[in-house]
Amino acid sequence: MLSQTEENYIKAIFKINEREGKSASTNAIAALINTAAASVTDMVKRLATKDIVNYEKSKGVTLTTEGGRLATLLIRKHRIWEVFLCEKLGYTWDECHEIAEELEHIKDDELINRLEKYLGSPKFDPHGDPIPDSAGNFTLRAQVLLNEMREGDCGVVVGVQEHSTPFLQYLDRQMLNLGARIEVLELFEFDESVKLKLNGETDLIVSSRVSQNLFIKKI
Amino acid sequence: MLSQTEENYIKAIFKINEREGKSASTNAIAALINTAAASVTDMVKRLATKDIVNYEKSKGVTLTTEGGRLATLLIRKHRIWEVFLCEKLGYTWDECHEIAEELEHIKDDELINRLEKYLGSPKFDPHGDPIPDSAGNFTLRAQVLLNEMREGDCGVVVGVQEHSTPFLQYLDRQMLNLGARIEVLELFEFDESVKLKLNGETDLIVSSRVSQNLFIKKI
DNA sequence: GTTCAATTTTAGATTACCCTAAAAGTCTAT
DNA sequence: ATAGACTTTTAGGGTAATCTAAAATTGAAC
Repeated sequence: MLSQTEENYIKAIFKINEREGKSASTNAIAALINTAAASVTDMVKRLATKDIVNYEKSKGVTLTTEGGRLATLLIRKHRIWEVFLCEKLGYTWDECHEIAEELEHIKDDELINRLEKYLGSPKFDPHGDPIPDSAGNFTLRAQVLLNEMREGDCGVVVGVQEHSTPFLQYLDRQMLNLGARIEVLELFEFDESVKLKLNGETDLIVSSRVSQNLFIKKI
Repeated sequence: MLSQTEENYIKAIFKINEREGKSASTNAIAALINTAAASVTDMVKRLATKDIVNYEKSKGVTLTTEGGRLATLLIRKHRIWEVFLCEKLGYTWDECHEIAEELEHIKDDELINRLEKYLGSPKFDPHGDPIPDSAGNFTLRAQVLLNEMREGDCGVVVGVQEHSTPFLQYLDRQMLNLGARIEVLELFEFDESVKLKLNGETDLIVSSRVSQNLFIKKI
């Protein structure tokens, strides 16, 4: 059985592999989970003996098939718990992540399957991120970043790329929640800010920081 | 912050203190959590430096005020999670304990308070054990063991003293669930078995093992 | 009150995880 | 192609938790 620490390494390696599209460097892992590079080397060797990662000295780390399966299961657990916390216990999308970080380590596959069913088998978490099914398949969705849209385009907010608390709270304040309908009124090239019509009512200008991190499903 | 291991020791010491009505011996703790006595000595010393237990060499262990508070909070968490597992996810009363053993270690007092409210502030867990409120107060209830009742007495099943899976499954099979109404028809002294009328319908004879472990609220 | 059995503690080791400092390896720029 | 910068690994150690085996203590019986 895996320790919570091992599971956190697996998640970190998965995240880096996905984000960078290549093997995870020792330093990248160390930075992500806030440990010394030497500790990462230790752990990665251990995970390699368990056939969870592929590792060659100084060549970076990738997940094996089994490692990928474990990472996907952890993401599944995390996101399902997030849905529970927000929908049933009234946590906000900026609060749920931290508690889910703990809950995702509960060892019981049956539990997460029952919880999923109890929640109505949601396909996306409170941030709009897809929840893998028990076989590890993600529901894909046609989506673009706001800054890829043109004037006149319409869409619905379906997700966020950045998950920081300040960003999420900013979106709450502007009523840019998941499900909000938007129309791109004007693109300002000089600072890449965007003027929107929100839910057919409010006009709103958002910065490039926002438009680079908001996923929209065009309609 | 306490480790899961430390929390498990606290719970064990609390349980023994309650059950025996006196300080917990090294051996008793070791037996309960399945470790070597030497490990217990080590851990108890550590907990003593944190002012969680009172410890003098070879004199047994008791919880300090703070230790008692922590133990009660753990019991609260455990029992609230049990209610969640049984009522919302359909686990049975013999299955829920093990998963709750893990969930009780999630560190977030707000979480357990929200979960309690979500569940309708239950006062008893699926085994009929009282759930302490956030201040640590248990709801008391007038109850007797079945073997303390006399012929002709009536009551309702409100709890179990033994929590083993075989016992709970036996009770399920006999329909002796929490809330079942019983009347004591006959007491057989020779083997201390008891003949009951169950829910005003079925006649049933149960062994002394059962009558010593079933809590009844007389009516 | 001494002896013997049971309990408890100490001693010494192991494993998982973490660290710092130094050595080794890799990459880039000239 | 080599110097210098950066990355990674090794070496050596620390802490929390565990164990077994041996020593010390406690307490019960005679």
